[in-house]
Amino acid sequence: MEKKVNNIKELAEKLGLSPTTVSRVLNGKSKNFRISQETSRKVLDAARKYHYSPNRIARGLKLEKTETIGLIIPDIANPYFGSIAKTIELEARNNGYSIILCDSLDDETTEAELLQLMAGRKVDGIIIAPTGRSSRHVIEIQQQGIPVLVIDRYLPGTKLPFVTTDNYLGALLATEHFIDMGHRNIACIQGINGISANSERVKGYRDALHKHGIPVCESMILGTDFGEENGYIQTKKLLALPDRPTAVFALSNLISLGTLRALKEEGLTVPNDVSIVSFDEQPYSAFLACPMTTVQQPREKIGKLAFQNLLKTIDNGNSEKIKNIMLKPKLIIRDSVRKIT
Amino acid sequence: MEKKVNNIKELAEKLGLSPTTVSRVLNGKSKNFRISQETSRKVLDAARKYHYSPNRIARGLKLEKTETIGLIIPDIANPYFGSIAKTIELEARNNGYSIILCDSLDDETTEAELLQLMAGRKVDGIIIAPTGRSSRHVIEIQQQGIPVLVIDRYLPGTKLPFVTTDNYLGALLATEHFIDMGHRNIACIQGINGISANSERVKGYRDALHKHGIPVCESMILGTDFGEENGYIQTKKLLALPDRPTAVFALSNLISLGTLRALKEEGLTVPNDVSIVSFDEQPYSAFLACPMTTVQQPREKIGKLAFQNLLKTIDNGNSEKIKNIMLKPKLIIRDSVRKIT
DNA sequence: AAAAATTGCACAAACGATTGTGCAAATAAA
DNA sequence: TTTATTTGCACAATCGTTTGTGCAATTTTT
Repeated sequence: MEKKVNNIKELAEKLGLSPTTVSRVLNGKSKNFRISQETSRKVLDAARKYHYSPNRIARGLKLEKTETIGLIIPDIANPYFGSIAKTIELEARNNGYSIILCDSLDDETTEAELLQLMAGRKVDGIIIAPTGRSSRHVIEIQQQGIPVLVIDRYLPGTKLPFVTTDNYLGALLATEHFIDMGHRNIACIQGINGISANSERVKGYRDALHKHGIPVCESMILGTDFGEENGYIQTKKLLALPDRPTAVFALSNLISLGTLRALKEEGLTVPNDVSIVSFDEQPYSAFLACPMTTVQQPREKIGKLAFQNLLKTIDNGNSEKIKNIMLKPKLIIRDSVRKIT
Repeated sequence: MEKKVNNIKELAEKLGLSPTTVSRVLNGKSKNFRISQETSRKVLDAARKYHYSPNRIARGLKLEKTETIGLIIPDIANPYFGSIAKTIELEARNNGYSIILCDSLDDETTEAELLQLMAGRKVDGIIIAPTGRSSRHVIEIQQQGIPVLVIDRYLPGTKLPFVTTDNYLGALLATEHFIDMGHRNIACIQGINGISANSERVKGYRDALHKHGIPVCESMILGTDFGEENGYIQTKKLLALPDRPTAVFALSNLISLGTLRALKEEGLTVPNDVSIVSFDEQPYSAFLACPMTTVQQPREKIGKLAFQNLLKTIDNGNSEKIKNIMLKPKLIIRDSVRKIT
């Protein structure tokens, strides 16, 4: 096996050519600079033979382009985000990009720091599932000239392009399913109040009730974040109510796990004592004590479209207006909602 | 707000100093080069004032150090790997490193390509959960001078340092639990045959049976990979057997989900018809139709130690002998194993 | 007061690529 | 044969850092 060549200069010397020529051939610019067929072939052969590939760091420095994008996720251990990250990475890789992954721990301050970190690392663009209500730090990054694309939620009042699920529709479908099954007293355990994904879901919930002439009881909408603990705590509260709801709409997969824990602790079962629908379909959803009815988000599509759209703005600058995308969710009906007569 | 300064030269000019001096101050080398206190202070103040931070790409080029590590995972959507990735990223970040994440799709060819990709991106080190039986491509990378650390499994016959769970112990505990509960006919649905994590688990299974004088029936050890489909298929096969096993030991969380699917399809329930223990504790484990007994791996510890050990070899070269680490798993006993009398 | 030692910083060359321009040699046109 | 055109490639600057070395100015020593 031939000795590896470490840089373009060494390769050029072996060929008796200049680095200029080698670079141009390797970048497919032979035509533009009238490099002969023969020379081109020699260069390509030698590059293969000596296992030469250009140093991407040096290249990045010169071209001001790292072919790297930043991915900021609130919790990569959550399979919902995990599978989105997976498709983003795949799509990026197929386009010559790599991703730098950071976990914001669902913390706004951390998130702001991460954005700066990404900027310092000169990523060509950023895909972020923002964690909080504030969007100032995200906008700032965009104004620094780094293309940003938002997933999972959008940031109202900004012009940041996004790819999300149609959360409103998802919640509407779920709530109407409860209603169809005869439920009237339906609680809604929400995530972070004020962010779009949550607001849209709550709005879908409200509108579904309205549509069917059911009054919305404000004390039935509660919760603080998308975590398991929140699901647990709020469910406990609900169960302590004199007018206990017959159904719980959990706005995330973790919330519903918390709800299950609380119900179990109280010796209650699904759907006999309480009915549940949860946002976020999971591999295990069908195998729970009571197979769960869920709102499935098109995660693969989200990831793929997110990268594709980001790439567009990277390539075309902010000139091309990127269309925001809302993908339709699907209600997967199982057994966790009891028919009330 | 002051205008940002784009490079060290501009900052130096504003200060009437040379880039050399600015660089040295910013890298904390004022002492070594006799830069006066006053000058140092001025530089630091100006850096803050003009929001200057060194261009990491240029820095990387010069120092041949990117402060970046590659992370190769077979399936980032699997929360087992997701949570390991999470702690690795956290630990890395706290040490000034960022991670480039790639998903190998559990495919060996892809994995080999990814290793080359990482090398091309000049990562300072690589953490990999290898997917296949072959370890040649991993060793090659190490020989190219890139520190590599293996997680989840180790690669026998190589000197690649690793951090894993004590899979043997985990399987031993699980199998003995079956035996304690009176089971004698225990199937073992394995993952990829030939890789250490799998072999060790199977060995633990075998040894537990031996220890208790139970003959090992080879047809009871079956399976091809760690995926859900494999769990499903093998379970179907087992159920078709004349001498159907009373217990199934599933060597991954996905395998056990496949097993559940098959059982459900056949109208069988856990633990009445079949008992199960699964590797990999999951958030949902307690809420399944039958709360599942699992072997819990210390994922946070694995991630943290993995990065720390990699960092050691990055800093000290391969001089320092890194101790391989095997962490103890824990058997979490729930209700999925029936007592046979 | 001269020599020696110390202080405080700057010059310029790397790192490994890309690129605008220039300049011979070869071919074509006159 | 002379001029014009084309062909085929190389020079050298550049991206933004870091770093070995050098050199005045100042201070200390003799």
